Amino acid sequence: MGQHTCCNQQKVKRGLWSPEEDEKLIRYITTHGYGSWSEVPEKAGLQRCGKSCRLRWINYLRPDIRRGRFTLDEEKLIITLHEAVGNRWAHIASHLPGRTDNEIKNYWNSWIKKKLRKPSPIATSKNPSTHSEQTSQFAYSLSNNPNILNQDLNANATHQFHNIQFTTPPDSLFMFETNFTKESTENQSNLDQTNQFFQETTQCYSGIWSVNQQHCSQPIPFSNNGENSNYLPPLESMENVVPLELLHSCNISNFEEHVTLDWSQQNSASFPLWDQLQQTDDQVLGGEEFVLHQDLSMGMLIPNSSSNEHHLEL
DNA sequence: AAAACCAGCAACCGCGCACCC
DNA sequence: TGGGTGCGCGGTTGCTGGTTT
Repeated sequence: MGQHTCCNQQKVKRGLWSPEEDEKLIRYITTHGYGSWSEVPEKAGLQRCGKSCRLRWINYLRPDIRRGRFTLDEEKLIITLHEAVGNRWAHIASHLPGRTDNEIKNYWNSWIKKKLRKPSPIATSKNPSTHSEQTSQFAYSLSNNPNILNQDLNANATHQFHNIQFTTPPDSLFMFETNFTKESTENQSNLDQTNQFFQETTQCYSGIWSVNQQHCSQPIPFSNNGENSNYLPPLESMENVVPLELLHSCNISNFEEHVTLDWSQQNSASFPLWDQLQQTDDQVLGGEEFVLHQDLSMGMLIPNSSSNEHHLEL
């Protein structure tokens, strides 16, 4: 493989980057971009391998890097995401704008791991129905929705951040196991601590969207329309409105790039995910019967209406 | 004051995947 | 189809600065 040889070249320098090297790399990238990392060192006048340049840029020199201590919210999010997806640092980083996978990985290894290892003084007795009950409820939802197992890890992971609360019908509400990934079952104290973190601070519970009987994959045209795929479509493009009474039977899928809601054999809608979205709150997508809006600061996609409490937190 | 120890983090390594020819 | 190449990712290493003995 190419990269395996690129760093073996004799001239290649290794170790810490000097300010001069940083400056060269910044100057080159900002003026030329980085079409091919393997060409960057030579063109930038650096005696580094392309891989090293890439790493330096991505993890340290990038202008949108957010440095400094992790906030409590970031920490909670990391814990939550790690609970769901394990050591997929790049995936976790994608939910924390300005943070790199390397930074998060280091932070995890040095801080959070220790934190979670400590026994929790508050523990989980606060909510007696937590673990075993949720496990069985998750098992129940799983038994009713074998497709869950066919979704990729990412989808499963994202499922775990959904708090779906339906006022009606009650049987569409599924609580879920937050800790079904292999990595997360290391020990009970991890689990307790994580649950405690999650529940006390974010008031969020992970969840599985209620099961759909039929899956339909015809997206409404506004989905993912090109360059600004991370941005929500304009309101007027939302031609179809999900009837409230059908919402509970929606199927949600494809979380990698966008959320797809299917609510009948003919209709579905796709909503781009909110990674890197920071400028809009409450962008309305829906119409008369219910409203979808996206609370970006909270990372939630929320079907809502004035007359009910339906919502989905992502 | 100096040696030993430790924690944090930047950087490297190796693997896997996608793409191209 | 298979080999070569480039890139991204997760795991690991090792340097550095702070703390303890």
